[in-house]
Amino acid sequence: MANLRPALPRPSPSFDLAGRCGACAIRELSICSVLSANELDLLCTIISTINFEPGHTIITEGEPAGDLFNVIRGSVRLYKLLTDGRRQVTGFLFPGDFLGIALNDTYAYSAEAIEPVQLCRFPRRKLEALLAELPRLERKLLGTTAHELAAAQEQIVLLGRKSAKERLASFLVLLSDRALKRRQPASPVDIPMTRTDIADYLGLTTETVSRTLTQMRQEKVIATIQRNRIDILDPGGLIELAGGTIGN
Amino acid sequence: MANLRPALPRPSPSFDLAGRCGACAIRELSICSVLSANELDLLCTIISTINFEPGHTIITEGEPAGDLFNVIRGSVRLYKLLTDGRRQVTGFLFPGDFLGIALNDTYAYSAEAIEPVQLCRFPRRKLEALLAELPRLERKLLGTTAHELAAAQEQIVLLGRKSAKERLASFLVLLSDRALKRRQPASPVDIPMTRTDIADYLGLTTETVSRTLTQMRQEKVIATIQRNRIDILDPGGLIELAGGTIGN
DNA sequence: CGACACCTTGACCAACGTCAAATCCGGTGG
DNA sequence: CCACCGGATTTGACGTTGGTCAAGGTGTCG
Repeated sequence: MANLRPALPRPSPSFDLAGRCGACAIRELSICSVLSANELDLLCTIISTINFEPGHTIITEGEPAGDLFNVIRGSVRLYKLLTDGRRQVTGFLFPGDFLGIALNDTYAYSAEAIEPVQLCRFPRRKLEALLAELPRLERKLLGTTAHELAAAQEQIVLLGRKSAKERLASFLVLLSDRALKRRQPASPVDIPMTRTDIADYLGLTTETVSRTLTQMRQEKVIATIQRNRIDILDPGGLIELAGGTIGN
Repeated sequence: MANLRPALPRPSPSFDLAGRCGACAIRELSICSVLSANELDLLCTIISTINFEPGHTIITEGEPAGDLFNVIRGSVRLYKLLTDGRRQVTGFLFPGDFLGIALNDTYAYSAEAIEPVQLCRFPRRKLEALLAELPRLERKLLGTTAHELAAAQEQIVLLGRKSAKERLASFLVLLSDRALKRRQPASPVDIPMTRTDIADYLGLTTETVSRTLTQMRQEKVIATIQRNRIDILDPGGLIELAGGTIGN
């Protein structure tokens, strides 16, 4: 069960000023979607963008939470480590997603770039100061947090009560749905994360992930295109396999 | 793995008007702790109290979310059901805890009384209308939701990566810590929920819960006092067993 | 005192983990 | 362009944790 892994290199980010929020490609997907042009100009004054290469650490669990982020490009894994090195991936972020929600003094989890990532950075103190003037943003933040809480509870059901096959099916359905929300096709699904990431997200091992995908391939529910792209041949069957909750 | 169970009786609640929030025994533990006397009076106008007997349903996953609640007395289990009847308990509530956080149109999970429960009820529409006038309450709600999100992520780590023994140890530590927050002793811990509830919370079976508790009893880490009270003989050992994350 | 629900214990089993060995594949250098 | 390298993935053989099934035990409430 142990899952020790080497320390990853510290970030060597490249900075630059964000310029115009108005031109932001992911604005409509992000928390900024609730802001008027004027409000956007206000928010615009406190942000900057920052890039990370694959494998580099964006935030670290337990460290002072100085900044919050929006993902502009690329993908991110969130995870927590047990003291003996076992890792649990708690989620993945894609363009439009918000990072750093725990409004505490320290980050509640770590985040690393999976692919090359571009982030929009909000200094926490400045953002909090602005919230008083941007009530819609605060409300949106509450909605986003509540949404993440609901997603975490779905993940709790998955980890507590689903079989390996149900977990994989749920995972693929999730990726497909989220791709749709970003206006990407639901079916050939990009899988930017490694099997290890998937295993650590689903509470399994890479071997079980691999075997289960093979099985689903043999059953013609999915087809693998290259290593990191999966074609969903039978969406209905996949959803069936995923075994949803009463509410869905 | 299936976990079918009979439908529980519908609530036969007893209503009564709450009267004075000022006299509320759990105000300092609850979201209301951030309100001034005047603000409290305002909130006071929209609430009522409601009681539930053990086993009765307070809210149901998927139904329209009409009300939010504060727990005044007793304890509550939150859970989600898979379509085939498997159950995952997502959390337990005690006095001071807030219920119904998903600010959606429908409840994201079900809730049942474990012990006789007294709740303070907020009609959702009225509460949302008040939020504009009670910015501190809205901020508190965001903090509470973020806190619940962090708790859910801890639970994800537990379910994804911890052994049965680590899960039980974590659970006892959690109950003990939460008792402390309610100003109750950390050590003989009350266990109002059944073994089935615990199993469904920890992603285990009642048999495994029972065997693991027996083992911990034999190792003198805990002692059982009656059936629903556990004495923590070796708090350090228990915390050790629980195997925390880097951040804690 | 009996019924019933809950809990504990035991014997056995299977899903998934562990360990080990291919195999694949993209990147690199000749 | 092709051989090689190294990490990622797949596959196989086997082990273990925790689940399943079944049989008592225990406490509570009428």
